Amino acid sequence: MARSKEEVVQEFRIQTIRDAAMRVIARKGMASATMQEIADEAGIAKGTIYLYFRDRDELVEKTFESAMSDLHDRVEVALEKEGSFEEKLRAVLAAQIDYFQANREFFRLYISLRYPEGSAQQQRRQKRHCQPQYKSRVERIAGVLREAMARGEIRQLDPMRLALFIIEGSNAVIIERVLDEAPPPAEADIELIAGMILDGIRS
Amino acid sequence: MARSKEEVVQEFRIQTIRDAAMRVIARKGMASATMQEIADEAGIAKGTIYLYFRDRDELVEKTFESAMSDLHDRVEVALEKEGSFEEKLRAVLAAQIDYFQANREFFRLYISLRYPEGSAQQQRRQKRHCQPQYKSRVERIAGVLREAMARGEIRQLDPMRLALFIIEGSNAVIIERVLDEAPPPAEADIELIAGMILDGIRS
DNA sequence: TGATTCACTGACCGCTCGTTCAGCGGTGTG
DNA sequence: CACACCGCTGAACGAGCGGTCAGTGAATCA
Repeated sequence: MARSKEEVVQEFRIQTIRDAAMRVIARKGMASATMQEIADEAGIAKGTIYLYFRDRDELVEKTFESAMSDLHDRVEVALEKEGSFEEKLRAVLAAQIDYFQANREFFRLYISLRYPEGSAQQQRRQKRHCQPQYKSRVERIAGVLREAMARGEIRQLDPMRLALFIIEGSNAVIIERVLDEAPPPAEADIELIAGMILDGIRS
Repeated sequence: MARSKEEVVQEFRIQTIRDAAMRVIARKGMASATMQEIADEAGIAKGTIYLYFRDRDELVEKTFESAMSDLHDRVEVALEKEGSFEEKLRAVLAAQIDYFQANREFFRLYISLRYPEGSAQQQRRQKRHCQPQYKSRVERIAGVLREAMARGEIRQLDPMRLALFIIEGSNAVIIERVLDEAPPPAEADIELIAGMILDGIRS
């Protein structure tokens, strides 16, 4: 039990630091989030971070993982529901809008994940850890599209490219939504995006 | 004539430095492109850059402007052609694919433009200069969409959000194309994207 | 041919930021 | 109460950056 208690305390510290890192990265962007500011945000000394994370890279990496799995879980719940492709699509859009709305700053971290910056070494590291996450996300959606094609719900088109188009197009609208001071009701945007994806814009 | 010759030489130097900056930014990303590396790439000393550009910010800004106006001109030509929305759409897609293919590294610079990183001060400066460019791009497309709606070619939908969806969705596919070692024929991707935008994916 | 100019150079400076580590204070123990 | 322990601290360090400027040498002038 004593052992377990230490572990709990340790886990708590790690979580505190990760949360602080997420807030600072979301506020300042990946490249200009400093260890000092993260430490201040967490209410601890800069050196303490190094007791729980090897270096800055590891902290950033773990922060990404933690943040992404949150979003991933929600989307997964929406995808695993039984129903038509259309229903799944709407559920996924709702989950994403909901998540980005609740974590208004998170989209910045999400963007950093896709387009890493920093030193060449940092970039390599980030690519190795973050791009697979993005790629598996794209492949997950591509898989859903393939199923829908097999069931004849949607046309036969390159699933990977389709998935990319849908993900990035939706993201752009959702990000605009988040930046918008007075966004329209979520249903309106879901309607717009889902309609656009399913039926296009031709009258 | 002597005066003009000096100006030509000066213009040539500026162009050389800008080209070098573009290559380095494309290779390393905005935040980690150093003045030293840009100087090395241009085959001059670091100090020389400061004879032609006030500081790093100005160099980056001018490099963006120069690079973007290239792409902008091509898209504008495609948009000003007479024809239906569908024809314009295909022409714009072709122009973009063509341009990104010819300047394989440019997409990275294009991405940096949308999602600035670096110090807080750098970010403010970059936002001031680059986001308006992106915004005017979105508004230009939104305008074309509005016209097409007025002519009844496409459905009545929020033009700004539609423009965002189309631009980012297309970009994602085009970027994937550029990264692809053996991309399919440009026509195939144009067909995919245009079909997707116009008629959606429902079978 | 000696003097003058000036575009260019690169060692240098000040600064920021990631990383380290000697020391501090609170806590449990004998 | 004294002692050992250890998580935590933040001053200090060094690497790497943008920006500077005294110096250099080739071209031009007188």
